Amino acid sequence: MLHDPAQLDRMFQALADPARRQMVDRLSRGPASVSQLAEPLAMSLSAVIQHLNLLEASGLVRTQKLGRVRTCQIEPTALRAAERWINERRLAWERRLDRLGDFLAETRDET
Amino acid sequence: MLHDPAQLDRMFQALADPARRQMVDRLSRGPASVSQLAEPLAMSLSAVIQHLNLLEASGLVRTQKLGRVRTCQIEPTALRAAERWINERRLAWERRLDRLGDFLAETRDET
DNA sequence: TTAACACTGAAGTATTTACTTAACTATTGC
DNA sequence: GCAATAGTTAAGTAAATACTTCAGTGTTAA
Repeated sequence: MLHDPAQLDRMFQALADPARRQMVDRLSRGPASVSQLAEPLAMSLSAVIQHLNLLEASGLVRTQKLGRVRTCQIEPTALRAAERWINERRLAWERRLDRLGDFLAETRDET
Repeated sequence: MLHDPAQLDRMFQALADPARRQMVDRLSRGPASVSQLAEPLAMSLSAVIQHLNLLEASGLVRTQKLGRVRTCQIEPTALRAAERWINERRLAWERRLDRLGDFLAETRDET
């Protein structure tokens, strides 16, 4: 389910917004409540909750409510999935470059 | 300039679209012309070019025109910047978890 | 020289996104 | 109980996005 393309879609979509990345950044330093997440952001609490719901739907953040406070934390496995997608493409490209370099070197030797 | 927040913005924004990710994926297997990029996509050439321009503006893709064909290739350093952003947050979280684990272990020992 | 090719740009449109405000629910502390 | 706290939901709006079509431009090959 981590390779579900729709999930990957939602993840990259979620990371596309600066406010949401700021929220992820905040959460990378430890769990936080909704109002704590909202505090540094120049928007209404309501807007923050909408962003948070997106983050949760994307799998990047997990939340649980105890009493009246919703505590949020990062889901590192989801982050790893996004990281992996990028890494695989970059490595594919770089391996290709390496092979090309080898080929050119061999070709030069054969003159 | 790889840490320019506006550039990071454009990069994650660029990766948010499935069609653009498909283009990056194609390019990870080697350079391609605009029409080659467009071929598997169910949209007009014009739309593909608009996506491509976004990818180029984000720094993820570099293109050069020779005669009438524009050849596109991946810019791995840009990909690495996105990868890094995610990685740093994930590691911060995981290091925090480790420290917490150590603390709990020590606390248990002290009983 | 002309026809096909590869791509580009402008303009328009439908949809999605990122908010806002306002009214509301559930918890907690006094 | 009552007020403050923490969060939620719905509805509306302005701007951004992802396309489309169409009318081009420059390049190549016959």
